[in-house]
Amino acid sequence: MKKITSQQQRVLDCIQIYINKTGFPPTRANICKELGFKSPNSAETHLRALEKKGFISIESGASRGISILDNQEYPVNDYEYPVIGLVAAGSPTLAEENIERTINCPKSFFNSNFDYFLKVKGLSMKNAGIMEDDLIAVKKTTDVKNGDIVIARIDDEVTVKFFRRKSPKIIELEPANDDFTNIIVNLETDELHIEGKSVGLLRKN
Amino acid sequence: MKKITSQQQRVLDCIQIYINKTGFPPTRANICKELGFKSPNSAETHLRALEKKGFISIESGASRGISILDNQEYPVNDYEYPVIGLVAAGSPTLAEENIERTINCPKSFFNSNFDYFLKVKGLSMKNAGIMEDDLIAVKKTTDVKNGDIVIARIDDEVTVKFFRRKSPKIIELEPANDDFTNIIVNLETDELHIEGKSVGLLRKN
DNA sequence: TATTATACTGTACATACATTCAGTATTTTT
DNA sequence: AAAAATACTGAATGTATGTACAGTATAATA
Repeated sequence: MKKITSQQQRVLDCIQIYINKTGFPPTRANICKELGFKSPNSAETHLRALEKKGFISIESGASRGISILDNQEYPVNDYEYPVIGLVAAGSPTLAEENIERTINCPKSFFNSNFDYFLKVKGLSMKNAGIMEDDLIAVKKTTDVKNGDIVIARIDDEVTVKFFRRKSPKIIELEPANDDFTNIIVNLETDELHIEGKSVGLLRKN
Repeated sequence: MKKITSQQQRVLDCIQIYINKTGFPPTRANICKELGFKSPNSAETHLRALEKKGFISIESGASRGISILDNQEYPVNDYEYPVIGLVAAGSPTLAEENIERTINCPKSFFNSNFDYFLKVKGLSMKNAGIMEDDLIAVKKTTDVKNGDIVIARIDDEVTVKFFRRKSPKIIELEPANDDFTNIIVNLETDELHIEGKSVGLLRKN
């Protein structure tokens, strides 16, 4: 997939919005009106560029014969993601007994793939905007950087905290709430498991 | 919704299949070819019957201007929701120039239906876990209760705040951040527009 | 029994629309 | 520095398409 220009993105968005609104694709004239072009050929050339780059297909001769192609960057395949309650003790396993329910969600919903939703208990990450009962989209990985919000387990205790590596052997798990204190982990004496990191958040009012 | 005849059902199915296959609705001639009719008027009369019964809408004069209306038979699970930037001034309209992009999301993703995502600017609702650049799922409604997180507009200023009715004529818009003060609105002197309320939140790390 | 809805064929026509050609100008890539 | 891509205006044209009109026939409804 070649890169799209900002004007081409506008045209692509315009097509999608038009389809959402009306149920069928726009004509060249419709696009011109929406985007302020004065010649139908302005739309035409953009459409041909989008076609050449693989974003749309155009059926020759057909009125409104535009269809937006599902491209690899933005697959909209849905998937049932499990929601796991953050229990005070124990690893947040995907074992059936820990799954409260599932949520249907496009696979590429967040910027990164993820594996499950974790239901937050407590307010230790309040200042990072993570509230009780929020659902954190967790990607299972141990590849975490300083500042990442990680799901960490020490012994059997699972918490959500900021990750800070202070030295090769010292990790600090930092809450986002003044009522809580940093957890300092010495990797030589304590066992730290990084279950994954947060790639997004979902809240239902 | 009146009852559909078997032939009308065939035509309706044909339209849906055609859209699934091509991305845009069929012409009268397309329908005839698919179903073996020999006159475009066969399709035309069926379309008019389907329109009269509320199964489809037809845009007059537009090629392929058929759209299947939402009904029990054809639930659409996913939908492209627009993301609107919260601009300091002006109503968060769904006008094209305000739509930053769209997000594909199941219609029943939050507990209530919603209309668009609003991208949050500022930290006035920080203590409610709403951070800069979070996406609030907004349901367009004026039916709001005390304690609801509302999208309110005073003159041209749009804000997200808690809604509190202090008296029949006095509304307080309460931030969730000590650095901000309550906005007191006297409905007799000030104009307050409730654009909608928050029914959920989405954050991408 | 009269009327309306359904279910077609067939012809005709105005126009909605895709598409090409001719230009101009700016930016990006080679 | 040349070539290609981008980003438009403007005019022209053939045809794709909606839609009206004229029929025929059967089933459903009032």
